[in-house]
Amino acid sequence: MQNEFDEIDRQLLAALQDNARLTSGELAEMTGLSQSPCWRRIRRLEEAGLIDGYHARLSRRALGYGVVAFVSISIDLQNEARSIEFAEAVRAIPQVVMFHGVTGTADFLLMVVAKDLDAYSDLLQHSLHRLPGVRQVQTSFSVQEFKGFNELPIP
Amino acid sequence: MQNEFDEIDRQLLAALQDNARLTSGELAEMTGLSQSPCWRRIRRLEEAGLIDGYHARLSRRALGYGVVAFVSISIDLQNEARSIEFAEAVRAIPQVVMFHGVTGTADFLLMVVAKDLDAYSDLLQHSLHRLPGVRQVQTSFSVQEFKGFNELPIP
DNA sequence: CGTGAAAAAAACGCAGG
DNA sequence: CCTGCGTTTTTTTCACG
Repeated sequence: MQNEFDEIDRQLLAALQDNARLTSGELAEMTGLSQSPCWRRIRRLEEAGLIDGYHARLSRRALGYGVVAFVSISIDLQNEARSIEFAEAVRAIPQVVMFHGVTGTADFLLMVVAKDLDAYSDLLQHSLHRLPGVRQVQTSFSVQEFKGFNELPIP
Repeated sequence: MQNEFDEIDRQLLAALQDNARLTSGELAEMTGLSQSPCWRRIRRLEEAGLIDGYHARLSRRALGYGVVAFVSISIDLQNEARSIEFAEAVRAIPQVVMFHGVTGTADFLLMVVAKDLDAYSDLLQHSLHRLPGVRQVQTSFSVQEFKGFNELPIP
């Protein structure tokens, strides 16, 4: 199960990651192939699981989320069942847009969106601080977004 | 310039965020509208900037990135020009997939992907530690991804 | 790989409620 | 603002060499 794709596949992946509305024809022109094999390659990339799906990217600001916070959480990890309970509780919070278990001083790192600081404060008090087993919560607000998480580099 | 969208717009946004390949017809059926106004609404949402674009989501694992790291960086921020220089240098690193200036103990938070720990180690030594003005670099590896950053909640 | 062609959908316009 | 209808143009999808 090695990575087995060539330069053209790379071009296709990069182009589609940037704009999924490109047609097979446009992609064919970009890559120098003709339309049919180009379409077949895309099919292959989809079936191989390299392309996970096509999604509209929504604008955080246009949706009214003015606040992005990174939240480090430490818990009392007594047993695995409690950990799973914690993870499920966090995952169920819609404002938590990213959620990883991490090494280091904290146990989990969350990325959270909120309309404003008041909304974030509510979320903190009513959801995050009430999570089962939580010991410490530390918030870091984003003050400047230099790079969103929009794309992966093509190897 | 308030958020001015109704329940149907919310449905459309949620559906397209989940799957951008849905046709106007399918979306019309889902929302109970007919095809024409449905299509018009989508156009409006695009023009209003709520929909930022359509993008293929690539699979990190299928691309061969086994490592995700969160990197906190503190710098000696002597003047603004130096800060901008730093930011540009970081932004130019393809493996840095997310990059925010943050409040708290560190100045910046990065999310980085790498093939494996060796690749991450190289990146750290050859890129991150060599950044202009960097004072401290702290890495937290992701050991479990409970939620990627795949979608925003619809308000 | 390529050319070509049928079937589907997008991208609208328009009349009328 | 919606519906329903129709039209033109693109795009998808696939048979075949």
